[in-house]
This record gives sequence, C-alpha cells and structure tokens, in this order.
Amino acid sequence: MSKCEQCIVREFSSLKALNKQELLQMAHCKTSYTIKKGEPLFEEGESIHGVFCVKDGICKLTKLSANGKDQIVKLIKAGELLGQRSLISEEPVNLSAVALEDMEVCFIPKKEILQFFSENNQFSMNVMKTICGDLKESDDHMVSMAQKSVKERLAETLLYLEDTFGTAADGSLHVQLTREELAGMIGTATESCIRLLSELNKTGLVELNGKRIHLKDRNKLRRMAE
Amino acid sequence: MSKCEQCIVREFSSLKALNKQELLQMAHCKTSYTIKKGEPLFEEGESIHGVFCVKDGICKLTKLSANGKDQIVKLIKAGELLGQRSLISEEPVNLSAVALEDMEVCFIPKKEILQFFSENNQFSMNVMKTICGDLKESDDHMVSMAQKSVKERLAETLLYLEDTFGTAADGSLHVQLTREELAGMIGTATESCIRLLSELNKTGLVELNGKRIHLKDRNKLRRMAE
DNA sequence: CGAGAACTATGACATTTGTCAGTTTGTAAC
DNA sequence: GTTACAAACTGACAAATGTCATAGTTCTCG
Repeated sequence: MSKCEQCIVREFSSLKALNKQELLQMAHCKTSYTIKKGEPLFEEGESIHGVFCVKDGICKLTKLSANGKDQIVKLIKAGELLGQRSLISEEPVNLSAVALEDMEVCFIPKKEILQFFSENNQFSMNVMKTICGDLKESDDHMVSMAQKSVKERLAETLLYLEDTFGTAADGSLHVQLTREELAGMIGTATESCIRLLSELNKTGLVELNGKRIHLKDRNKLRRMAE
Repeated sequence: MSKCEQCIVREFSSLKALNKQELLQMAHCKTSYTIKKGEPLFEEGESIHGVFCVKDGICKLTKLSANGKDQIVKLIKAGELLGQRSLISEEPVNLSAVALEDMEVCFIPKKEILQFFSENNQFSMNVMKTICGDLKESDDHMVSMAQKSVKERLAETLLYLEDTFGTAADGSLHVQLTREELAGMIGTATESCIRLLSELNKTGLVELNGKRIHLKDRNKLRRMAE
C-alpha cells in the first residue's frame, strides 16, 4: 500500500489541507485500482459511498439526455477528486464517469471524508471552494450552450482541450476524443462536428491527421470563439 | 430592527441551523432594505462583501453573453440566499441579480457568515448542500440547453415557472416575465419565443392574455418537454 | 387623457443545424 | 494479408432557428 503523502492528488486537490495523521489514516483505508480505457468508474443514478482520487489518466463525466445522446459535462484529469457532490448531497451521482485513457484511482470511504469535514475546517473550505468553482464553470458553460453557435462552441472547446490537457509530441491535442465525443462536448450532431472540423481544416485553422487534431491558428480560433 | 427568528429566510435556507444566540447576533449586524422592480441587487463582476437574504419578491440572475444578450441563469424567490458562492470563492460575483418584483432583502456582512462557518458545522453543511444542489441543477440545465430544441425548452420552462412560483388568481403564471426575459431563460431569440408561444396558444396548450400566460394542458406540455 | 416608449406579434427570408443515406478510411483480430 | 467492424467523412435535403422589417398593442408618465 503506497502512502498518500506524495500523491499528485494531494498536491492539487482539497486534500492538501490534510495533516500527517489524517494522511496516514487515509492511506490506511483507501483502496487503489486501475480502470481500463472505456470502462466506467460509476454510472448516473448509482450510489457511491465515498470519493475517488484520480492519480493518473483522464475521464469524462457524461449525462444521458432524453434524446439518447451522451452529453459530456466535464473532463477530469489526474489530481482531481470525483464524487464530492454526491457525497455531500447524500444523493446518487448525477453523472456517469468513463475512462478516456487507462486510469489509476483510489477510493476513500465516505466515513473518513466526513470525519475530515468535521475535524479539519480548512479541508471543508477547500472542498467548498472546489464545488463553488465547478458551479461557476457550469453556469458559464450553460450560457455558452444557450447563446453561442456550434462553430463558436467548437472553437472554444478545441482551445480548452489544448489549454487543459496540452499537446502530444507531434503537436496534436493530447486528449483523444472520437468525433462523437467531441460532438457530445459541444452539444451537436456528430456529422455537424465533423463538417465544421473539415471546414477549419480547409481554412487552415486546424490540421487533421486521422482522429488527431492539431491547432494551427490559435488567434483566429480565439476570435471565432468570441 | 426586526428579529431574524421568525423570518421566512430562516425557515427555508441554510440559516435554519443557527441557534438563538447566532440569530441575535445576525439581527444586530444585518441591514434591511427594499429593491424596486427592475433595479439590480448587484452586477456581474462586482465585489460584494456578504450575503443577501431574500425576504420578499423574486429576482433573476443573469449573465451577459458575448453576443450582447442577457441569459437568465436562475430565478430566486423569497426564502433564499444570494451571494454565497462569491463569498466562499472570494471572487467577484459571476452573475447579475435584478429584481423582477419589488423586493425586501437583508444584507449580512461576510465577517458574520464566516464566523458561523467556523463555529456551526451544521450551518456549513447546509450551505454546502445548497451549493451542491445548485451545481446539479446547473449541470442538468446545461444538458437541456445543449440537447433540447427550443420548443422543448419552452415547454420545460413554462412548467418550471408554474411549479416553482405558482399561479395568480386568474390561473396565469405568477411570475411576470417579458417575452424577452422568457427568451433569455430559454436561450433563444425573442421572436422565436413569441412565435412558439402563439403556436402553443393556437393549439390550445396555453392561453395568452397580453403578457399573462395561462397553462391549459400540462400533460401535453410535459410530453412536449420530454 | 394623450404621446411616446416599450412590448408583443407576424411575415419573409437567410442561415444554421439535424437527418438520412451512402462511401471511404482506419484498425483490430484472426 | 484479409475480413469485419467501427469511425470518419460527404452530399442532399429537411427542419429549426435567427434576423430584419414592420405593424399593432399595451403601458407609463406628465
């Protein structure tokens, strides 16, 4: 069993407020495992009884909409926690989490987290701040969805993906989304997404190599996203 | 100066966790005032140094989008708190709040709230739960915006308005939104909103009397919203 | 009460986006 | 390799939505 002290999750998440003793306690009760690409961590409506720490890999949080399409609400990368909202609300999870790459995660039972809440004020405040940040992000995202065109949302999303997850050695976006998933982030039909991408390809703003996407003119993309 | 003990806000919000002494303290430091219909409580980007309690009236939380239109993110009614997210994140407010009716509000300075946070765990948990609820709502709302048609969103919004704010004596929706505001909730052009409303009027699902809207066939509306 | 402003409504048209059908490309398994 | 399948792509068309112009209606304030 590895220690939690030097874990990347501790560095980037609310858990940085935990003291040595709390970390020890956490190391003791956690369970670590791996999730293969394409597998779910949990599914919408499920009850989970704790919080997941993402040590490595990326996953998507999706919600199935009435028309049968999966909307991607958010992407999560190493260093982040999952399932906090559900734990606090004492409700089933609102979104499904599916691995986009092989993942390393730890699971920490609810009991421990609640204990940290009551004993460590800084930890509580950190969690609250994270959730408040998520709320702001979600509200902003909602306004984009409501007010921007598909083209604007595509440009915005491509820039977000590069900013957040960086590029691979060849300069293409590091996250590998299928066109269907990209369409699911933007909230449009797969075909529309493909069509707009090839338009961007023709006008030289991006370069397509199979499913790999390479941003070529970030300034024009930024202007396009408004 | 009125007491906080029997205030409607206390009954419905996180404040119900406060004890007698805390309520007394709050009554002592609060400032009450009225906001006229159409006036702002605060505007996007402003720094507010405390939390608002809505004692009476309704207001809209809006965000100005890049295309110059105001998107209505949420409506707030008596009994709710405003400005919690901003206070916790220690950031300027993300949304503007504008009264849709004359309002009675109280303002409680940041200092007091933070003190309640550190001394009253139940209060903290209540606030967290509220914000988690807002987050879930916002995510769901985002998915609607991304995946549903304008018609579906209109039906959904009309039902929401009736469920949440009820009807006036004549059976019409109690909240009085202009068509522009309704369009701003749905995320569409004012003309589209008007057009769809008169379509619903012609097919008998709603009845229009000037700006008043009367829902006639809730079942069909529900089916339409999916 | 009356003038002006703001709001509601409708038509005509352009643009955006979705849908369906079908082809090509890439990729994994045998 | 080659078969088999999923993903990427393209075209044609339909449907949804936005924009602009204009007219009628209601509201407000002096």
